[in-house]
Amino acid sequence: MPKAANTGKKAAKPAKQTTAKATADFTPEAGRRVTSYDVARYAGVSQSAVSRCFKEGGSVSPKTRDKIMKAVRKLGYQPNAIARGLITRRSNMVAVIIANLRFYPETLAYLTSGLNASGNHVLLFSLDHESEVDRIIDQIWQYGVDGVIAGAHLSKKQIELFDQRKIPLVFINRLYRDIAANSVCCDQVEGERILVDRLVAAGHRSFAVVTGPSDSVVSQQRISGAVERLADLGINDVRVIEGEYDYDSGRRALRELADGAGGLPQAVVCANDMMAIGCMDEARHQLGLRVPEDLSVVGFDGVMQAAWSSYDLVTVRQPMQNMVEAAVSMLLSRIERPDLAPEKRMFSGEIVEGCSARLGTSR
Amino acid sequence: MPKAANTGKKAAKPAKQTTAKATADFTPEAGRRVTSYDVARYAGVSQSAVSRCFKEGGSVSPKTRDKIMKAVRKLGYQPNAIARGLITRRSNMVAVIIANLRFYPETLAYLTSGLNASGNHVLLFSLDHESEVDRIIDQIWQYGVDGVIAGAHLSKKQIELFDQRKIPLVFINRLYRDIAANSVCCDQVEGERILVDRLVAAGHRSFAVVTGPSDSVVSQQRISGAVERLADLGINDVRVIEGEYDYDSGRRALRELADGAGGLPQAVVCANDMMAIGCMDEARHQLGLRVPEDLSVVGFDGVMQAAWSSYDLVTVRQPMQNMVEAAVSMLLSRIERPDLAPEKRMFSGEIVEGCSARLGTSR
DNA sequence: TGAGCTATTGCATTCGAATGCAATATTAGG
DNA sequence: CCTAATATTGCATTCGAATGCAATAGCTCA
Repeated sequence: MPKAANTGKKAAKPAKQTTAKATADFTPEAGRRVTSYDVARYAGVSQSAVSRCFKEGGSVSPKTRDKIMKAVRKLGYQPNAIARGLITRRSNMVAVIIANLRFYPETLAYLTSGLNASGNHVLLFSLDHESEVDRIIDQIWQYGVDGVIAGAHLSKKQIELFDQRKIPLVFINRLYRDIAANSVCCDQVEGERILVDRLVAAGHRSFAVVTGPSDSVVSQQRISGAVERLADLGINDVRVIEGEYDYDSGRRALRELADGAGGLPQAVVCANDMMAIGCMDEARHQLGLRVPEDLSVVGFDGVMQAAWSSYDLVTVRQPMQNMVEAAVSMLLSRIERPDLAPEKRMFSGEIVEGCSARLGTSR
Repeated sequence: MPKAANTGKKAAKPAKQTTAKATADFTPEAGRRVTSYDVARYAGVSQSAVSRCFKEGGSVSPKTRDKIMKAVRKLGYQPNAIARGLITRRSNMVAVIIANLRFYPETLAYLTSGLNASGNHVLLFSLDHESEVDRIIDQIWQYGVDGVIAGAHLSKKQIELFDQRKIPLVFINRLYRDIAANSVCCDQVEGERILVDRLVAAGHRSFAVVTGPSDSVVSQQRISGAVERLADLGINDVRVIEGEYDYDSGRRALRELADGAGGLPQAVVCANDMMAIGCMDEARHQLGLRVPEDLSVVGFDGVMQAAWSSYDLVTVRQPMQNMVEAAVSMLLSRIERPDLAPEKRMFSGEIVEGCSARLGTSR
C-alpha cells in the first residue's frame, strides 16, 4: 500500500487534510472526477510528477512512472483537456464551419478523420444558409479553438478578425481575390468553362443555367463561369433559373423551363449535382423526355449519387479528398507556425464523361 | 479616459505593475487574448464585476454594466469558455459519435441545430466502422463533455463507464435489451416485419436479404426481423447476402444473386436504402430487368434519395427528425438532472409505398 | 570516499472565469 | 438626518494541469 505522501495542494486546509487521512485513502469523493492530485496521492508522488508522466519526454524515472501508471489505471484517470488547454493555450480543437452539410457529407467525413489522425478534434458548426455565419463566429472565439476550417463564406471583416486574433483559418472552396486568406479550392470557373466548351463543341446552342442559393459564392462563380464562356462563344440563348441546391429545386427549375415561353433549351447547366439529378428525373419521369437525346443535363461536384447508373451524370468532379487533406495540412502547419504566409491552393476539377449529356466524338 | 483601477491580480509582481503603468494603458499585449482582467482594468472595475456582467441575473448596477460593456466592445472581449468550463464543470459541449456519417447526413444536421438551439456545441467523432469506438472513448472523457449522443454501438462495459462517471449518454437507434441505457429508436424489427408481411401478402414467395456490415447491430435487427417473420410465414426460400451498407455493395449483392444457383428471388430485402438503390440500378441497367415487374426491391431508412423518382423506393421511413429531437431533449434533461431514470423511447417507422416493389391491392 | 555531474522530484505559480463572503454604497423609511 | 435594509462591489479562492526553478537523489570518476 502506498504511503500517503504529503503533497496536498499548497497549504491545504488542515481540516481537509485530516479528513483525507481519517478516511485513510485516496479514493476521490464519489461522482467527482479523478484528478492528477488523486493519482499523485495514491501513488505517493507530487502532482507535477503525474503531469510529467503524460508529457512526451517528461523527466520521470522508470520506477516512478511505473508507480504512477499503476495508480492511473487503478483510478481510471484521464487528464482533463480543458484544464490543460487553459495553461498550454492549445485546445486541440478545430472548428469546422460547413454549409450544406446534407449535400456534402463526404467532406465532413474526410475532415474528421484527417484531423483526428493528428490528435485534433472537430467542433462542428453547421449552417443551413451561409448567411448565418454571424451567429457562430463569437462562439468559435469563445471556445479557443486552435484553428478553423470553413466551408462557408465569411465577410472580409470576419476574416480580418481571425487574423488579428491569430487564429489560423483555412477555406475550402471559397476563394477571396482581394484578401490574403488561406484557401484550398477547386477551380470552379475553369471547370465550368471547360464543361460549357464541351457542350458547345458537341453542338448545343440553347442553354439554361440553374443557380444555387443567392448567398452562395460558389454558385455565383460556377454560374458566371458558364454564362461568360457562353457569351464568349457567341451564344446568347441562355436562360437563368434560380435554384436552392437541392433535388426539388432542380425539378422545379426544369418544370419552369418547360412551362416558360420558348420551350426547353438543348442543355441545362446546373450549379451542382443534386439539382442536375432533379432535372433529369423531372425530364424523364414527368415530361417523358429522353436524356441525353432530347435534353442534355450537366452538374458540378461529382457527388457519389452522380455516378449512380440511373444518372451517370456529366459533371466536374472536385478532388475533394485531396482538397481536404491539403486544407488539413495547411491548417496544421499554420497552427505550428502562425507566421507562415497566407497561401492559396487551387485544384482542377476533372470532367466526368457520363451519359447525361451529348458530348460528341470523345465518347 | 478611465482611470487605471488598482485591480491587478492579487500581489502582482511590482515589475509587471510598473510596466503596465508605464505604457499607461489597458491594451493587452499584442497577440494575447483579451481577458476579463483586461476589461476590468479598462473599465476601472474588478474582474468579478466583469464576470457578473456575463451571468444571467448577475448583480451589477446599470451604470457599471454600461461601463463594462463599453470596454467589452472596445477591446473585443469574449469570455473564455475553457476557463469557464473549468470552474463551472460545464463545457456546454456534447460529444456526438456517429457511424456511417456519409449515409445519414441529415441526422447530424438535425443534431447540430437541435443542440445549438440550447447553447450547446457538438464535438464530433465520426467512425468508419462501429468497432472503432474504443479509440475515441478516452478522448471524449478527456474533453469533459456534458453529455454524449451515440449513433454507434458501445459495449456494456463502456456504457457502464459513462454511468459511473455520471456522463449522460443517449443512443439513437441502438437498443440494449439488458442494459438500462437511454435510447431513442425506430422499431427496426417491427418495421421489417410489416414490410415483409406486405411483400408476402402481395404474393412474393422467394426472397433474398442483403445485410449491412457484420458489426452493425441495426443491420442485425433488421435482418433478423425479416428472416424470422418469413420463417413464421412458412417461407424458407431465403438467401442471405452480406453487404456493406453502400451503393456498390447493393449492386454486388444483386450480381451475386443473379450469378448464383437458383436464379433471382422474387423480392430483395435490403438492410438500408443505399443498398436497395444499388440493387435497383444493377437490376435495371446491367441485367435489363424491370423493377418491380420482374423483381421487387425494398430498403429501410427513408433517406432523401429513396424518394427520387428514378427509384421511388418501398421502404420504412424512420421519423429521424422526431427521433433526433427526442434524443436531444432526453439528453438535455439528464444533463440538468443526472438522477433521472434511464428511459427508452421507441418510434414506429412508416411504410413508404413506392413503386420499387409490388405491394398488391393497396396501390 | 568525495567532488562534480546529471537525472529526478517537488514547490509554487500560472492560465481565465466564477463565486462565497465581507465590505461598501445606495435607498427607503421614519 | 439617521438607521436599517438592500443592492453593488471587490477580495480571495477555486477549478486541474503544466512548468520554471530550486532542491535532492543518484551516479561517475578520480
